[in-house]
Amino acid sequence: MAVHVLAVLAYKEGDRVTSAFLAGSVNTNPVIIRRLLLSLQQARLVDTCKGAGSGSRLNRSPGRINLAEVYRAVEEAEPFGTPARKPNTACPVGHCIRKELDRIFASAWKAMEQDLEKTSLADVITAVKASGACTPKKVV
Amino acid sequence: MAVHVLAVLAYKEGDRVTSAFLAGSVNTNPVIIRRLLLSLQQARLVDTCKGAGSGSRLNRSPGRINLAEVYRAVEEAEPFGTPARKPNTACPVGHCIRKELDRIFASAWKAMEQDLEKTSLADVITAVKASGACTPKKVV
DNA sequence: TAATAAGTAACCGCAGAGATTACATCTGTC
DNA sequence: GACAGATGTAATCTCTGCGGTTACTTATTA
Repeated sequence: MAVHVLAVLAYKEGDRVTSAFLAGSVNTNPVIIRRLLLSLQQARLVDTCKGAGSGSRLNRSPGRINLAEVYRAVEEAEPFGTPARKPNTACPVGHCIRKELDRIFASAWKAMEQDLEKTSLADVITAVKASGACTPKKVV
Repeated sequence: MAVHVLAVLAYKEGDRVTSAFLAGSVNTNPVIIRRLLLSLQQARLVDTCKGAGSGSRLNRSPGRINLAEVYRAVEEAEPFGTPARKPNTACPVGHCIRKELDRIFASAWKAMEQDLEKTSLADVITAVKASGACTPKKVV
């Protein structure tokens, strides 16, 4: 959803876009978009203004925003769930495995992050525009 | 949790272990463990028998089981959530972005998988045993 | 035959994410 | 200054998934 929103902002090339408009593209509620934009603002990816006739726009050029940044801005948790209950510390495996799993998962997450870094928002836009030939319908 | 269970099985080196015992180490309910074991059975990672005095054991040596297999056995879904609502197809971005995101996420997931493949269950056991020196308490 | 342990169904509770409504706050324009 | 347009934000609802629990069935071994 975050990538979708940023892609629309990139598509509009610096014009300010309202949360209502973005919600229309993602097909959701403006409030959901605003909550998402708050995260993106904290990550300095977008610039949002209140007031009549304003809205949000990208804070950097699409070529200088990669998807790893977007992921970090939106998903604070790692994709691996940490169980609520602590393992049984009386068991030698249970006592030590969490630390080891943390190491392994951090490494796996880093590998994924490095892959996401290879793709910029500009790449996404380029691909969307290229495959966009299939639908000449233009509403924006 | 799956790695934890498999680690205990590897720790017991071929002995059959009951779901009740595994539940004790993970600190959860035997039924949860059994449900997990069903997935691991389908992936041919463990071998489970019913009846008195039986239980589960590894189907392969720990050195020949890598964590990517474990992840695939347990998590059928990718770590990237797919929104329930379809994007607005009237928007040029909304219409084409899903296909593009699928490509990107598949690549990122593959990068993570390749990293997980580097670690075998034997590696986990070795690390656990090494750091296990901190707690001489032995209940198993 | 009895004890043991997995298979499995049914249900509860909790947490997270999106959806919705309502209201406060800020800002540009008239 | 008033008003309209837009964000910020809280409260609540629903839905889904996961773990937890109980209870019962089935299979195997002693």
